Amino acid sequence: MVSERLTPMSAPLTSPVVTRFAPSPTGFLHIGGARTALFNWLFARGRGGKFLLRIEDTDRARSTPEATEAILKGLTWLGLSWDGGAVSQFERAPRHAEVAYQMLARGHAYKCFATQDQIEAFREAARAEGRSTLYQSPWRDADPATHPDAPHVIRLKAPRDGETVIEDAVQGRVVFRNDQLDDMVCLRSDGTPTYMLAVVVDDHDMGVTHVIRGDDHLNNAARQSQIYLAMGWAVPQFAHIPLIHGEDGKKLSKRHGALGVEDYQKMGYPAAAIRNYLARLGWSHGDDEFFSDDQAVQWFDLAGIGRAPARLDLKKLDHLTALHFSAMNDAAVLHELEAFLAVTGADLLTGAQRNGLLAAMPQLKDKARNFGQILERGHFVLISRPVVPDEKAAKALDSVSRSILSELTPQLQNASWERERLEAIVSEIAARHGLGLGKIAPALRAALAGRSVSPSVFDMMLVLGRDETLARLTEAASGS
RNA sequence: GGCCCGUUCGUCUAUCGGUUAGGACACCAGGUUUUCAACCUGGGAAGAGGGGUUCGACUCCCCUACGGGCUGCCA
Repeated sequence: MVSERLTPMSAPLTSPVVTRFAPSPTGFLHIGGARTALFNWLFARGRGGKFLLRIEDTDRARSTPEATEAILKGLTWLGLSWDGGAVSQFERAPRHAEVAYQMLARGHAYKCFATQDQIEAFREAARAEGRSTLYQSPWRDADPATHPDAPHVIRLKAPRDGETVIEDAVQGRVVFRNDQLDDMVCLRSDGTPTYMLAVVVDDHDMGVTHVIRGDDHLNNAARQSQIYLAMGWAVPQFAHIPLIHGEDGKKLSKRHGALGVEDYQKMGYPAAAIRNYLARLGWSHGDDEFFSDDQAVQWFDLAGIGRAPARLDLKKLDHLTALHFSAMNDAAVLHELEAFLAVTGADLLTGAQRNGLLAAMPQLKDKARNFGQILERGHFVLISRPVVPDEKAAKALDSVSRSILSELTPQLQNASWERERLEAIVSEIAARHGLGLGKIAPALRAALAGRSVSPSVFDMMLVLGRDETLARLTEAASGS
């Protein structure tokens, strides 16, 4: 079993790896599609290969330029850089037709003049009789001399006996009986290519060596391999990966809420955490859970991909996010935070706010689960005087607390501005009143941040600096 | 209906015939604490069911159940 999965197929070891991501532009970049793209990217990058992008826009009715734009944006945000430009499948239609006619000329395909109504009638009858509904065209072996001058499609003349075997890097050896596969349409009656033909031609022309895609294509792989065979082309190594399911175990759908990668960006997740999470979803490298891009690229392999669909678990993403914030340097976090503000339509930062956030970043990003949380914690550097306490904070600023604050101010006036000293001074004042730190911290917090939740009061003092700290404390003490 | 794929703690997974079935997230309890959080310690938690094969099966084979996919002149 294992050896089967590891056996490379037709592509010689010397040929450079070429993978591709081939979404159809009918909507945003789905989180499942993002993972497929990631796997292809990791595989290529780890082997010095190329990762190509092809937009499967042959369905003119459903394809939109907006969707293409959204997909490119999504991939870019995720950091999945592709080699060369994005190829439009639609623009390659003439080449697809050319291949269809080549197969026709070689006797591997035939013209079928059956109308949609006739095909439907065939299927209904088959269903009624309990026979296979796969369409069997009467034109398969018709003498060209009998061909009418009428609209027709070009169908693949697929073998009816024997088996088609797919050696899949994930699914193992999968066998299909040829009588279960029909003569699929390659060229529609309007002369445009179908997806089945187009993928094969494009993958071949683009030199794709490894086709890593969702396992909803596993059955298609059998059909497609017949085209490779008909054309005498090398069949690429297939790797059909299980689709991701929602937290309820059902197939991902709109009702699960946010699904586009852009939505995850808006939820405040950094791209690095998404990459790590998505890579670990359905793929494993022993017990490694948290890893860098470099490690992922180095470790990723097809054999480590599981065969069962995995469910999305945002809690785990939250956890990984915290770890990635710790691993990222402060400037990088700030940079991505600003991108977050931009996509969420929030106000951009002033220079002072940016400096303040950067100074406070070690505390802000520590164990944070998203950018929104960092912003929440950083509230104290984003505001300017006068600090307006919210309801809870206001309660902490009663008259007793205010008098303690005013007692504190002169002590801080000349203290050396370092954490230990500040702690000592505040503790001493607290002790003088027979209180613990826990009794006066809320007031300090309210004075400095205007809130009941914030980073440590001492961290805030250090970031704010002596002047600003004293100004805020004085204001709060005077009750203004 | 036919064909194909899947099924280890709640979740993601490790395990390549011999393990007290491990880890992570989540959860629960206790501790710690200037808030939220974090942190420390401990805990509960799994091989879908049934047949084989084997000295020995989570691992291999078959059946059943359940889930998913395909069965388009969609991709």
